[in-house]
Amino acid sequence: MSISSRFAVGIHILSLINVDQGVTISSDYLAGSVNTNPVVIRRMMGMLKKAGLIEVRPGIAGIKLAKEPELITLFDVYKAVDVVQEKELFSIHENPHPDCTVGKHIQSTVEPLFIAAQLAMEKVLSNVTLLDVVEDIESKVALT
Amino acid sequence: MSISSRFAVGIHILSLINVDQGVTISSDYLAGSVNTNPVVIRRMMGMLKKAGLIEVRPGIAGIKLAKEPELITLFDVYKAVDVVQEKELFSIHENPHPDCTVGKHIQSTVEPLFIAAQLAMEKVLSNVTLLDVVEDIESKVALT
DNA sequence: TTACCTGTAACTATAATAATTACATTCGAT
DNA sequence: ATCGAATGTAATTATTATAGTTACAGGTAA
Repeated sequence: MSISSRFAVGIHILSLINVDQGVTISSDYLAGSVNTNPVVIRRMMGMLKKAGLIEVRPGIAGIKLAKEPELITLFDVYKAVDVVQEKELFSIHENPHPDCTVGKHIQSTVEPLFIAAQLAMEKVLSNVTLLDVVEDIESKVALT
Repeated sequence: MSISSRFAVGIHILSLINVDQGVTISSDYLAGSVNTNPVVIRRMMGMLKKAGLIEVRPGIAGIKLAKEPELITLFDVYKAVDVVQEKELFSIHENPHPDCTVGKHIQSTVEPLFIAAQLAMEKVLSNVTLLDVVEDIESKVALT
């Protein structure tokens, strides 16, 4: 299992908006860069818009960031594109046998451990901003 | 998306082996406690055996831990049941457009960030042992 | 030999992802 | 006011992973 590539695509979209400033960015343009169908991009634009990360308007080409890139973390993107639900990175089998010592308690024992692991992962994401990503990309461009 | 419940079931199986000592544990018995099909359990027993966590022999009922419970971490179980591949908790869209600044560099920029997040999650799992889980379950039993 | 166990192949149902087609809606330019 | 181009979104399909199930081969002890 892997977390949906929507997350990476979301980061791609936001980075491109920031890097390609001055260019009018449409869903078709983004689809070309990401190499997918424009509808996939538009669906994601809807999610990023709903999360308050971008500004888009029907009928008008041109997407803009709704915040400065240093104020957008990868965790914001991760939540926006809905790849992992809160407390549900790990799943626990339902209906273990309640007459069994282990079956009765396994869920409540394991759940906080799973949540702690998920939070540790999410904390790393929240410590990286879109600006960090964009700067890394631009540093690679400068080398060539 | 969620990580397969195989992980939670694996923890359940190992905990039960440790808690229900003295009882002869078969795949049917485990299936009853987990509330699933015995074949699902046997498949998992194969994985846990292959990872060196349990000892099972064909034809003989009775599963044993291959190590002391304080030497088995949740990370060991996680690797054994093969729920997430190394470096692949997150997936990245393939074939972004190479003529585009962002498309050309997004993968190499994002990958180390994703790996760092995954490692942080896995580190939490490696700091919890089967003994911790078993003691937590037994402390709950003692309260009733 | 019998009964019971593990080991495993094969098939099915379900759910999530991603891609795609089709079309309604919105807006600016002419 | 209309046309063209964009976004917004419903519906369909292909692919993949999970989980459950049936069936049966092979091992072991009584």
